[in-house]
Amino acid sequence: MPELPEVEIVRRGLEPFLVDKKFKHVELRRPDLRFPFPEHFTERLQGKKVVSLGRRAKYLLARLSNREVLVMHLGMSGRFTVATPQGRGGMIGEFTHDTGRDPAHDHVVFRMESGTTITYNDPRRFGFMLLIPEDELETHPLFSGLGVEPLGNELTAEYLAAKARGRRADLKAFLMDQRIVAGLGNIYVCEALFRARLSPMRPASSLANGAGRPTGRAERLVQAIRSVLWDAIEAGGSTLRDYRQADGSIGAFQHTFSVYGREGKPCAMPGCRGIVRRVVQAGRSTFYCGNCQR
DNA sequence: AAGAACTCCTGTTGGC
DNA sequence: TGCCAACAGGAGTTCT
Repeated sequence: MPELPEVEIVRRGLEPFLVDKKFKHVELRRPDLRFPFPEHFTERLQGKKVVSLGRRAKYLLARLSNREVLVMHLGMSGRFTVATPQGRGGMIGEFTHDTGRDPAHDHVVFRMESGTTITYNDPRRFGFMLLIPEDELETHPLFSGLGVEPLGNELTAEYLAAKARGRRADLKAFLMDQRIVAGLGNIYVCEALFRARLSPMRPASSLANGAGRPTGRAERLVQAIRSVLWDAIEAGGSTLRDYRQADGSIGAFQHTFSVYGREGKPCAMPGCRGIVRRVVQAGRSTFYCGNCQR
C-alpha cells in the first residue's frame, strides 16, 4: 500500500493522536518484523512524549522527548488503526485502510496516556520499527543515501539530469531507486511516466544532454512527479474509507490511476488510441501506453 | 560501481 | 469446487 502519498496520509491521520501524547504502555506481540525490534523497545518508549511526527521518503519519524526518534516503515502491508474512547457510549473512531484486518497480524499496540490505542498490523511483516538518536538520523545508513524529497525544492530538472547522466538503467528503475528520488514506488513511477509521456524503457541517461544539461524530458518528468504526488495526496484524503471525523462525516473514495493496473484498457490520454500494456521490469509490473509514451 | 537477481512473508486472484 | 502458480503499493543483501 504505502508510497509517499499514502505514508503522508497516514502521518496526517496519526498526528493528532501522537503529538504531545505520552506512551503509557507498549505491547510487542512478536520479537521482530522485517528486523528485530530494538533492544528494550517497549521500555524505551514508555513514559516518553512524542514531540512531532514527520516523514522522510516512506519513513514515519516520531521525535520523542528524550531526543530519540521512533522510525517506522510500513513495508508492503503495514497499517495503523487508531481507537479512541469517546463519550459515554464508548464510541470508537477508526483510522485505517482496511477494516477487515486479521488480528493475528496485530504486532504492536501503543497505548497512550490519552486513552487512545494505536495498533500496527502487518501481514507480510516487511515493515519495521527502529529507535535512533536524533543526532544520528542523518548519518544512519537508511537515511544517509536517500535522494531528494520530490515535493521539496530540491527536485529539479537539473538534479535529475545530473543523477541520470551516463546511467544505462531504464527510466523506470532509475525512478524506483530511493537514492535518486525518495518516496516514489511502483504506482507513482508508472503514473508519473504516463503524465510525462515518457517510456519506462527509455534509458535514464536521456534526461540529460551531452553537456549534462536537462532535456525537455527531464522538465516534464519533474512536473509529472510533483503533480501526480500532490493529486494522490489530495485524493488520499478520501481513501480513509473508515475514518469518521468528530462530526461523523465520511470521506469519499476514488481511484484515478491512468495506467497502473489497467492492462488492456484504452489509454487515458485524450486523442490517443493506444492500449495500456504491462511488462515486467526488475521483477515488478510496469504499466504504460506504448503509443503516447516515448 | 552500477545493475540485476534474490530474499524476506502472507494473502488474494485467476486459470485450469 | 479445489488446487496451484503468479502476483502484490518495498528495499536490503548478494551476485555479476
